[in-house]
Amino acid sequence: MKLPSEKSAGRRKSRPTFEPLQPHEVELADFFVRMAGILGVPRSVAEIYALLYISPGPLDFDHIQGRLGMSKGSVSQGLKFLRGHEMILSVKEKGARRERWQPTPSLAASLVALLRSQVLPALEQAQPSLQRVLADVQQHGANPEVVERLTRLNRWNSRALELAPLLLPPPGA
Amino acid sequence: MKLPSEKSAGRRKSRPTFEPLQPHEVELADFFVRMAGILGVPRSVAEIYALLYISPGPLDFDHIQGRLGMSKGSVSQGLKFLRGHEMILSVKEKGARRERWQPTPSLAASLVALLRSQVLPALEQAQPSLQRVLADVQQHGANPEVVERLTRLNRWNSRALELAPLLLPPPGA
DNA sequence: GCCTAAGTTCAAAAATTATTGAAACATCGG
DNA sequence: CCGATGTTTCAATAATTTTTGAACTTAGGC
Repeated sequence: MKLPSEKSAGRRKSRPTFEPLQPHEVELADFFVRMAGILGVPRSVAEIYALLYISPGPLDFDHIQGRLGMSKGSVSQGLKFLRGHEMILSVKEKGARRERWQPTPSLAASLVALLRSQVLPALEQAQPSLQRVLADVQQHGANPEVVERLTRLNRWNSRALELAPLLLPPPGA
Repeated sequence: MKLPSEKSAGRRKSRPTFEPLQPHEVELADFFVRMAGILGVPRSVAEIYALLYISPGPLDFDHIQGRLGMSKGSVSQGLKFLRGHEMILSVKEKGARRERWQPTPSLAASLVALLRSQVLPALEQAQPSLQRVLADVQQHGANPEVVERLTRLNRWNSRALELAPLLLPPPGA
């Protein structure tokens, strides 16, 4: 299970080398990358998540960087993103300096959090805007069909905003 | 209602000029652009849809190009995309040369079609891949936690595939 | 069949988004 | 506090995606 490339073993302090991804790990990563793409999540983030997902235990910063062969910056930002969306959590062992990461128990919940963070702000921001547009159009005595469309759009938006907290409970509920 | 910039009116064949978007039209376009962004739909496509959405009647190619100030190529591709996802339909008047476009009656249905076209292929493609990964991991006698995760992921994927045709009926059902 | 208006294609340019890596910052054990 | 390890930041670069426009194709009227 050890790579032979680690010559003259005993040297301390030398930067350890990491195995490149195994075929099945790559395949899983591809899956996550694809899915993430739909939501506009960058490849590097999906790769990190996939790696944690298929790893038997929590991984630290250097392992992630090493196995994926990506830059420190990307790993840092990726972890930040995943943390921010509550998709991973850290397991800091007592007396250990570094944090080690693993996926949150429920992928479903993670996805919900992700969606929430993308859609909700857009809906909120839209509300006043849509109302202004509708008012404007009504004032200009525009085509009834258009007024009807915009009215429906407004209703939708409001409805979605009301429903959101039920379907997508805010972090901590 | 007529712009004054159209000097010495009677000249035939001269390319007509179009009014730039009104503020409320811009505001609606921004809304659609934002929402489209979440699904990875390009700005130009969202702008075209917004314009059709807020216009009192169907618009032809040149009007779209003129009012949005975008290239022929973009208009053509944008309309192709919207057509492909059944988000607009054409109203060709008898004896008229050009097609004129308007939004499909139900925006909801349009969005469903859009989602469908993005998510379904990914799920389908994923199926065998996920199964391979699971098998691989089981064979290598990996951590039970990981096996469990992958099993759940597989179940999810299958479930989603079964449910998809119900929630998102294929075009023409 | 030809000619012209209408629309499409696609390679190149522009715009946007993601990644890198070096420098700055933080934190812990001593 | 110090020094070293661990992490973040961010400007520069690379990669990707979108838009443009000119050449090409298609369809309709005559």
